[in-house]
Amino acid sequence: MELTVWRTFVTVCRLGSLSAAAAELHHTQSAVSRQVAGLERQLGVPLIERHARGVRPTPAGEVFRHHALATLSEADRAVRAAREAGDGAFNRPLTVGATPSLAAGIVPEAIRALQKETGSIRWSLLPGLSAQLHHRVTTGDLDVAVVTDAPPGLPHDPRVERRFLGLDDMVVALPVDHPQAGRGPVRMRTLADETWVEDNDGSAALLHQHAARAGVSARIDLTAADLPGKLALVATGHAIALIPGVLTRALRIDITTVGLVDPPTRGIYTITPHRSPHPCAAPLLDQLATAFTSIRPAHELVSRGSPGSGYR
Amino acid sequence: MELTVWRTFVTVCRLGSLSAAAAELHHTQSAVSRQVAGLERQLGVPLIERHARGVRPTPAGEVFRHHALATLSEADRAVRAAREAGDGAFNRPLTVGATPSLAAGIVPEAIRALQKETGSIRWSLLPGLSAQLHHRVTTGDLDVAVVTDAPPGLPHDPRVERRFLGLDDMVVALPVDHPQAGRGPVRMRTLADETWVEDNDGSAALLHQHAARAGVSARIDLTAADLPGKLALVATGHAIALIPGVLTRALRIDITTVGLVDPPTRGIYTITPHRSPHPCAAPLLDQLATAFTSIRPAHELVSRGSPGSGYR
DNA sequence: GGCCGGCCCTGCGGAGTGCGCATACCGGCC
DNA sequence: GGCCGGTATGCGCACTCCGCAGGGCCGGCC
Repeated sequence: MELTVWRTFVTVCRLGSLSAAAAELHHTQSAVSRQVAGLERQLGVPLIERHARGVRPTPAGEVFRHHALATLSEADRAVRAAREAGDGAFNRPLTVGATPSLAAGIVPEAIRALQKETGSIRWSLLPGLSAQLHHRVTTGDLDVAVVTDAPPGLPHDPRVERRFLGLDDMVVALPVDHPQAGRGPVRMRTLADETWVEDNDGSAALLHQHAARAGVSARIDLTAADLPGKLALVATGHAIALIPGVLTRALRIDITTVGLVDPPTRGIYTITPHRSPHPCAAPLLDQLATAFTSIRPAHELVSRGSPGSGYR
Repeated sequence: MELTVWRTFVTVCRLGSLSAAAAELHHTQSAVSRQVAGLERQLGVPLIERHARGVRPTPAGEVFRHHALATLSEADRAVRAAREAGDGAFNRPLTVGATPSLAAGIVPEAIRALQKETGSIRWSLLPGLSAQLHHRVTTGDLDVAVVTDAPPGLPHDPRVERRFLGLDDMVVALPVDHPQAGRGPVRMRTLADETWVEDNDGSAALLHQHAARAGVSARIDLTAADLPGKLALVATGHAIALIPGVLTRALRIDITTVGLVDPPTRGIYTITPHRSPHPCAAPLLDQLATAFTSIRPAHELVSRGSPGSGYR
């Protein structure tokens, strides 16, 4: 009686594997296995044959899959029709702006959680720097902006509503074969001899400030054009970099991170118009808040493969 | 994304009232209210107008209702088709036998719970005495029998499987205006002067035995043909009766019950063929077990309106 | 033929949620 | 204006669902 379970079953049939379906649906294999088993128990009929190299639908499974597809498409139509009949607000895509690190880290996860509870909605994500994003909220271009108070900080503007999500610890990105990789939190002076790379003035200022407090100076010998370029230089061993902790779970496979003792932090904020025109804006803010708090514990971890990532 | 919620909404629209829908669906008004509210939140669109004398669907609600009906019927078809494609076992109705008291008490509730998890299945309920029901299980007439060990007790028969559900305390049925109505557990000697009514030899034996243990004798001056007749005599004040506790929640409005100090008990058992041919037999046994254990606490109560009955 | 690796199942513990209950609120009706 | 039917909501509980970790099974490869 749960349509998400039916959708899971259809995906399993399409891919011929519980694990593959789990990966596509961003669940664990365990959850998919139990969902299908529960469906079979409800129906009282085996739906798939378990094989050593995957699964294959039984005849009954094939029949059910056919009807399930029809049901799901009808359900989608119902949701769509109700929203169109309500008012036009849903037909416009939800436009979300975020800084590059947040756009790679928590925002997609929050949108996914939002879609899980509202069903499929259209949306677009615009990367940008905090100041630009703030401006675009005032002009109405953006429904929601997710920004940081990294230098030069956020302006105070009564025309928009600002909500504090939490503090994000900065971490150090290293190539996986770096001597410090896999260690616990390190001190800034341990990294005194390293070459650093930065991609914008705000980040550079933050790094210099933090190094100065630790009594050392950070040599920024390289400058990258953007975040991906910065990470490319880290991955290839040319330098190390200070990056936001929210990025930890969305890094390249050839990069790892270590925490810092007494790390610098950035405040994460959402910015919205006072009376948000889009009905999904408020729910998205909630999802961002929970997504952020659920990410926090990952900062305690030293390396990749953080908990909660499941089979993703 | 939960089809049961959609079904709730459709029912609400049909009846024009949350409370009425709750009663029909055997839920509380609270649950229905929250289900509809959650649906509106998911869709981002108000579906009903709350009115002082019920609710009425909004235009969007009307549209959604239309599509929801289509989806639900398609989902029903999916379930039905899968079961037919499996094997013929589901097409045969599940035949359940039970003694009159159990047929009125826990069996319908267990079937309802079963249907809640398996969807609509066909079934039939045959009342009978324990010995008859036992025989019909051996002949294959019944898929499941729910019986008691009241005198003369259950035969030991290796051809069938017997499962113990629990002990059921007997209680005393009284007309609502009886002096003892609403009191706490009473002693048998308090009722020594009463006139009792019984409807079969087993019950009469149990009553006489229990009265004797308490040092009094019970006058059975009336005999009824069956359970409804027995209760009719109680309701009209002609006599009082010893009845199974499981009946407490299914009594006539003009009858109440009081517990007994150190009451006589009956064991409740299920009897099934060893290899039950019907796929719903095993789940039904589980439902009966949970239904019975959830009923038990009600025995502690003195009068009607037991907890857990909700708006039913 | 024996080892290995991928795939699926299941017991355990924790987090989230849906529900029942009791109560507050709200709008007609007499 | 008081009463009453009907709906919304805070609180606490129980249940479910999921992620994790360990185990079993089968096919393929050496």
